[in-house]
Amino acid sequence: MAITKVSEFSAKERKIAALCKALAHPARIAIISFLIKKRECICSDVVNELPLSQSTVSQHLKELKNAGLIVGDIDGPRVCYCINQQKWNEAGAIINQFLSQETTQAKKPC
Amino acid sequence: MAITKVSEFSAKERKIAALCKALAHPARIAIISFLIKKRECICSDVVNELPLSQSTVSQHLKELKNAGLIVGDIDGPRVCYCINQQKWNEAGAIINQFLSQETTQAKKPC
DNA sequence: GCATATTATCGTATATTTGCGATATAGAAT
DNA sequence: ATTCTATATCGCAAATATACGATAATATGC
Repeated sequence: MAITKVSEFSAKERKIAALCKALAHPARIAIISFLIKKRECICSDVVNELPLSQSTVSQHLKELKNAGLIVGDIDGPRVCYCINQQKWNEAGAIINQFLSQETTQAKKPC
Repeated sequence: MAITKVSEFSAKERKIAALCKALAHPARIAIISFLIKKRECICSDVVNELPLSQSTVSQHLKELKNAGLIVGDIDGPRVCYCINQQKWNEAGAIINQFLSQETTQAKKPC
């Protein structure tokens, strides 16, 4: 596909899509759920929780971090991860605003 | 990566991820918005609305259809697309339930 | 029948994602 | 200083996604 056409869309559309993309893998859903439940934990806790290798988990954490949804605080040799509450709430608001638009049924059931 | 490990996760996690994946491209966000606004329209209307070729739009429509979010009703040579209200509402409920989980801040800012 | 209009699918190229092992990096403990 | 632990990054392979043009399929109109 030579080039991606993502830039042709509006900032809002791109924002919503980017947030959804960050949540578009079950491992990342599991990580978020785990972090919410534990409130905070180190990378190795996540590795133990998931059926994935350490390097793969690290990549998923990186994606969530890039999306702003989590933060990693360096604590000695460990990294303590937790939800970025503000960004998490913002993301929820943005996605939910999109999801909760009124959909009026077309006359014909279509 | 030989095989994908998606099956190792829970049904719920996979469901949320799959719905987010369907919404993980700006073109599909734009299509959904357009369908909500127009209530119903044929494929070529969507093609005219987006900066993408007909075949590419058709692929995006197919993905949204596979996710259950839209339906296409054959109407002569045309296909009339519209939001699948029930599935759309369900999807919104599922994603929103996930997004609106309480996140209590860790004591240390982390 | 034949031409036209609309949409889906195929084939292909390229980009991105997923996943892992191996390695690098950095701090802690001895 | 050396060793151990924890994490990130690199390099690679395979899967998936994005995009398009060309073609197929289907219905309409003539």
